[in-house]
Amino acid sequence: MRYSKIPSETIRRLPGYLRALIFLDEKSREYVSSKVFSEYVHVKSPQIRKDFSYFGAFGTKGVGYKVTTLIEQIRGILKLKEVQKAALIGAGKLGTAISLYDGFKTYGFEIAAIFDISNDKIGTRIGEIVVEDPWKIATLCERNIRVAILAVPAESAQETADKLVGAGINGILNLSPCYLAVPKRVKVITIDIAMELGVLPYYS
Amino acid sequence: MRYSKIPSETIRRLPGYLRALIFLDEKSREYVSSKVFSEYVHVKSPQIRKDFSYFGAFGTKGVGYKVTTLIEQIRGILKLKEVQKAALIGAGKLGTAISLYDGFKTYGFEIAAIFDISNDKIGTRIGEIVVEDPWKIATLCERNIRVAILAVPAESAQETADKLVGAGINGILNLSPCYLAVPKRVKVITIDIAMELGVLPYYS
DNA sequence: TCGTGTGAAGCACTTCACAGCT
DNA sequence: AGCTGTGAAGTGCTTCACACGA
Repeated sequence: MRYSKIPSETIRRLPGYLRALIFLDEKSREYVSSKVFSEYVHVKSPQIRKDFSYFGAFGTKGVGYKVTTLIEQIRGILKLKEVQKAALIGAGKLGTAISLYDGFKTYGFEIAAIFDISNDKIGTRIGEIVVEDPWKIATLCERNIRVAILAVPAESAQETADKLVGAGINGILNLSPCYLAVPKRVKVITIDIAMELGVLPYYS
Repeated sequence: MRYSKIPSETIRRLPGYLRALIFLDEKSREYVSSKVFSEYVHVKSPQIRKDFSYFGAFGTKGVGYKVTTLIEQIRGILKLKEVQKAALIGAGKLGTAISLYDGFKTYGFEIAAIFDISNDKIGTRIGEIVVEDPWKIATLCERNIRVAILAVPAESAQETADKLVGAGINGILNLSPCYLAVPKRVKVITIDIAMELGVLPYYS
């Protein structure tokens, strides 16, 4: 039972598991059983055991799983062990809100660069970071930044994505309401808040 | 082949379909085939035909599907035909960014109320809307608001969710990095931007 | 000829149930 | 006694392939 065959659905659940585990760790909880953990992540216990079994057995029968070990395992699989630098493109309302949000630390991310086309913003600071001109996106690779958060208007999203791809980025979190065309080596995750809202009335 | 058995995966894809269809409609495109549509939504064409077949056949063989008919159908299924009023809780950076975002119109949502605990904000306007004191959340039901967007700090998310449930809300879009405990009748969708970012390095 | 609509086949994830360890 | 780890069974979504209509 080895790494390569972890189902993609399992991978999707891992960040949620990690968040809950860090929460438990902060509460100084040492062990957690699949049953108890189930309450925290809203996933059934056999599913949790199955998920954990994909990356090798290390639970203690009769006791549960060691929280810190789990955290290490999941960080390892998601490649979150070292701090990952991320770039933010777009320092509008949404971009600013995101850059000031400290939840990224949980997953080992650090916003290391911010870009915006507006001359008013270039050179100013948001938190600790100086806003740069978008032509400098090309320097991301040499600065060791491989992940970008795209918070620009839909009209310029594709164009900006192209720049990011050219700069050697390999992951984009797209917050614009549109699909992006990118080469296969680049992973895109799109979050459109309005769109997510769209399924709510169905379930009412 | 009737409504109740539409797979939940299909439902999840509908808002994305709707967004693309509205885009096509704005470009005055009258018909679209599953193959062409596939390019727009990044879903394979047999899947698209299958999805559409769940809500009854109405494509034209050799031609494709009529864009406006599809829009009507999907709006009908997702219960988005009438304008849905939504409340926004939390007028911080993120809340403000959301309230000024006009993408909600696409899905027939209208932010109709904003709440915040801060005395500095209560009574001020964000766009057209006056920020209200959170104790007024209880009036949401009588104001015909059934959906809420929760943009408050994680610490107060559960507490606020409880208030919303008490006010008769039946859908919550939770932007805080935590799970919410709610009765089964209430549908919660959680979006944690940092968490979504967490899977990107895995695919690099 | 082109594209829909759909039963049937295929596939992947989930759930079960229980042996085995502590 | 309690909980893990896992083959096997179950489930539901996706893909196929082709008849049929325009």
